[in-house]
Amino acid sequence: MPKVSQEHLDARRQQIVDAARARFASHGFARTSMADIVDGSGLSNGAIYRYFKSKDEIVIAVCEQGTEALPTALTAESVAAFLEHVRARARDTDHARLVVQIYAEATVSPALAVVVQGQLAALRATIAEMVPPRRSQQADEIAEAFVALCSSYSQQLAMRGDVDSAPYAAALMAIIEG
Amino acid sequence: MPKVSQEHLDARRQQIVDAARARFASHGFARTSMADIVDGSGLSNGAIYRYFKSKDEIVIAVCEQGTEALPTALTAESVAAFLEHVRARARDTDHARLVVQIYAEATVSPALAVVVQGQLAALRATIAEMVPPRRSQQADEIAEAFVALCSSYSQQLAMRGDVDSAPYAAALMAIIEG
DNA sequence: GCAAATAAAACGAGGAGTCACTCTTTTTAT
DNA sequence: ATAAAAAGAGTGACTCCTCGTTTTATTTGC
Repeated sequence: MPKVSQEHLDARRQQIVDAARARFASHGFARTSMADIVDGSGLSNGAIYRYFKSKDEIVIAVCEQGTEALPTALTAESVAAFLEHVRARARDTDHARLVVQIYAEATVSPALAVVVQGQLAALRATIAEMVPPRRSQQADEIAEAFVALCSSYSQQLAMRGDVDSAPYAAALMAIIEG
Repeated sequence: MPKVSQEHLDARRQQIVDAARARFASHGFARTSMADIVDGSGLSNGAIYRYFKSKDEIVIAVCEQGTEALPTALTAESVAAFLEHVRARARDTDHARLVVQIYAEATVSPALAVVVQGQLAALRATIAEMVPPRRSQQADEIAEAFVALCSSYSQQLAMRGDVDSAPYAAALMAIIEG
């Protein structure tokens, strides 16, 4: 095949990332082989290595694309709705399991750790901005605990299947209100 | 060598578990080979398989031995001291990294998931008992969030190196006090 | 026909697990 | 009591396989 549009190239790359993410989420990183990604993507072995230099590069791409959701405001309703969103995503796409896998790999792969740390810092910054003025002095501390507890809810979902979100909603509000 | 005391057998088994834990903590589960455990334990390849049927069995043994610490009371001082203990252990023995590895593996290995779920449930039960009478109605919910946030602090330590424990201490007390 | 892109086979490394064997202690038979 | 036999602990070379990557051949559009 001759030269092809940039959109086409992007689409192909996306196919690979999507296949990899699905497989990482359902089987974990270590138990996903290149052959699995080849099969899942519908492309060939050679094609994959045209778009990614190595398996590790694919992991990083998956991680970079995996933007975490956040509540839109720090109100009880908004937080509760957000937790339900996390719960639904864990149920429907194994997203929680994927996140746990990425975190584990990040503790062992410096390149991935950089990406993950950056994403976590961005999440904390976003939350810190939402902290009500009354507590803006502790905005950073609140954001730290808030984001940590959110990611922990995701982690619990990954390990225990389904977990009621109510205790987490209550705890998050307690953290915000002090 | 002929028949040998039970203590001797236990000691040998412990050698293997210790070597495996150290390596899992520093390099992760997937990046630890049987050869690594052989070298670290000072035993031979064959000897290891006399004590454990497979690598997965070793992981489970490591997990079963890894009891998590807990605060002795739900007071500000006790909780703060506990978090510092977690922090110190992460720094000195890479324990936080080990936990993250185990959690990730548990999402993918049913046998390990059973062990991990049991341990988490025990931790929640212990915390629930400590909840002050004033809030005993919500003891279970509080314990759920409390344990989750503790394990999240550990997770953050694993991924980000060192993290101040103060925000977590404040958040944990906020959860307890509502 | 040519260049780009893909597919498939081949390769080399490394891993988990096995097995035939050794060596030492315990048991047994004389 | 002593020597032969049995049994258990430990060994490490070896096997078989999987995996990530590279190389080679083929196809495809212009």
